[in-house]
Amino acid sequence: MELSLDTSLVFIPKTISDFLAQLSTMEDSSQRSSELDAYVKRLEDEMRKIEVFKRELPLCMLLLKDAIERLKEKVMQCKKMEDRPVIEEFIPLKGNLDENGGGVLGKENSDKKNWMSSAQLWSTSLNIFEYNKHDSVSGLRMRNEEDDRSVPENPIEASNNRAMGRTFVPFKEQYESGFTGTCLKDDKEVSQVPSLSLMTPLMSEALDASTNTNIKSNNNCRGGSGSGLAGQLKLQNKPQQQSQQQQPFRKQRRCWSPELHRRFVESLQQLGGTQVATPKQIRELMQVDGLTNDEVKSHLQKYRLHVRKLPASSAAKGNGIWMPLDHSADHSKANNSQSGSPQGPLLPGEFAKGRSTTGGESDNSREAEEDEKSDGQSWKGGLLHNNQGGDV
DNA sequence: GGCGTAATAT
DNA sequence: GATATTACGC
Repeated sequence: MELSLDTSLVFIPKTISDFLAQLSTMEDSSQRSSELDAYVKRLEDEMRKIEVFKRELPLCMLLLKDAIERLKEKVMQCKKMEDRPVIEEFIPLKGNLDENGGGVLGKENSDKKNWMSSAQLWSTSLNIFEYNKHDSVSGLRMRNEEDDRSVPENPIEASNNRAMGRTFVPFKEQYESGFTGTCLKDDKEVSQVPSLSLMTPLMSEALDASTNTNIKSNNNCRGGSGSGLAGQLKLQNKPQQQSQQQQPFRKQRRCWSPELHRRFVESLQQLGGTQVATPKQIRELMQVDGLTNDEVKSHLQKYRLHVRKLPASSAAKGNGIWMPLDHSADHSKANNSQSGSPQGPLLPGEFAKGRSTTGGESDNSREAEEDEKSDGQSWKGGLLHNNQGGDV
């Protein structure tokens, strides 16, 4: 516990802009490179540290990743053309960041709008919208007051449609390392973004996506697949290899993002459980534009199946979409739709409710319910989580 | 038209 | 194999 802390060894946090400014004063290119590497390392360490909280700190994650990404680019540049000034590209960024709160993670309390604006600017290569798109899209667009008066052109939807036109910059591989895309499972690669499913803050801002009807045009879930741009184009309306049978083409698959699933589960609970809630009711409660009864029905079917037999297997796939949702905030939201009794009816209903509907699987249904609560992950994770408060 | 389930596609 | 869409019957 000495304190002979050699300043050279002590890392004094700097904003990226400061760091780069300092970097630019260095003559020695190799030194610049090492400094850059070191800085990147620190950022990466930092990111690992907050990895656990990525859901709570989606913005931090995003900022860090972006920063790392950008710096890595710098490193590359540095190693190649040393004579090239390191800063230029960051100037704008700097400006924005400083204005908004200073430095990279400066004050993250700056409100979303500021963040968004800065993010947009600073994400020259990392398109923030693409980011949102993936996540939210997954989704949809919740119908809230916000949307109604939301931006005239819906960032997401717009991006979905013209995403192709815009620069689609595949995210770096590096990003993938620590994160898991949400829905892209059926597609191979997909440079997905961290799936911070709970981009809630952003969602309310820019969220909005596939909407109406079934324009599955978006669905970026798989959208990013294939090869960025090409992949997206593909999604637009590709009859692809539709079965020769009937319809010209199948609607694009709706991707149930964590957020979407969360709403689904919440609605389900409010309606009294998987066995009593009907697709239509759920859909209405979810208040998600563009979501169809069929989609909900399908998801419900799957959900019921999982709940019914989650025994052990289910636990295994705890991640994916069914990751635990964070109840904390959502309640308020969810509740609005339903009258006043939040959880009262919820859980109880879940378990108490008779298997009215079918009636065939009396036993099963009951067991399923049990399972639901027991597990914390996968489906049920979303399912009963709410009880945490003891409401149940 | 809604629902549940099976078949089918991805 | 998992998940989403479509077909069918009620």
